[in-house]
Amino acid sequence: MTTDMINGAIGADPLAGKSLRHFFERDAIEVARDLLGCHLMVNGAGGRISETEAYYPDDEASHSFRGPTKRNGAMYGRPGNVYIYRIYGMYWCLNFVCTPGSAVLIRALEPETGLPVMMERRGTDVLTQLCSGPGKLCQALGIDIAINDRTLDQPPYAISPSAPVPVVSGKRIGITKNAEAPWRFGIQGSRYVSKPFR
DNA sequence: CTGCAGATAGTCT
DNA sequence: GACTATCTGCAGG
Repeated sequence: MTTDMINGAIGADPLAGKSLRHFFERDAIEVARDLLGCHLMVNGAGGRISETEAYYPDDEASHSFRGPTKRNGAMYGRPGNVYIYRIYGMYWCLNFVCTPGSAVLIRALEPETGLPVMMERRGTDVLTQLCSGPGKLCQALGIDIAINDRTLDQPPYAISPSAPVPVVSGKRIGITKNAEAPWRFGIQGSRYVSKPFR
């Protein structure tokens, strides 16, 4: 929706447990912005994160709004934990935990590594359609509930830093409660997003 | 580009 | 029993 500034870097050694925690134990909006440009790998496939959304415990759109349940347990794990859930009966969504009950939904990335396997899983060779949405991204990376509630600095996951990128923001997608909050973030000008920012 | 219908099943009320 | 942090295919501009 708006202009915005430049995000920060993840740090020199994001894979060390201490700095991973440092990076994620912050406000979900800050983390959502700073994740843009970072490289995510899952079992040898991945790329550059291009779109994220922030969710909070007191946010009606968040799975944590009514407190811990069987499904959302991973949202209360350590900062840097992974929370995966099924949506609409057929897709998976990937989140990174920040402070307890708050998380960042990983909505899109620019494919870089493991293109053949991602194309195979997605049934297309169009790069901009491989990971341009939370469900597509999980399908391309082979993500399902079997790798829920894990830390990002251990296999099958790996995350690495980026140089700062220009950030745009807008309203979150697909929600009805608290829908006006501008907590969706993307790399300005990226073609690898689920919907244009405007 | 935008909008809509339908698929599909786990979670929560 | 209702709802859902989605995707695809198709219609129309």
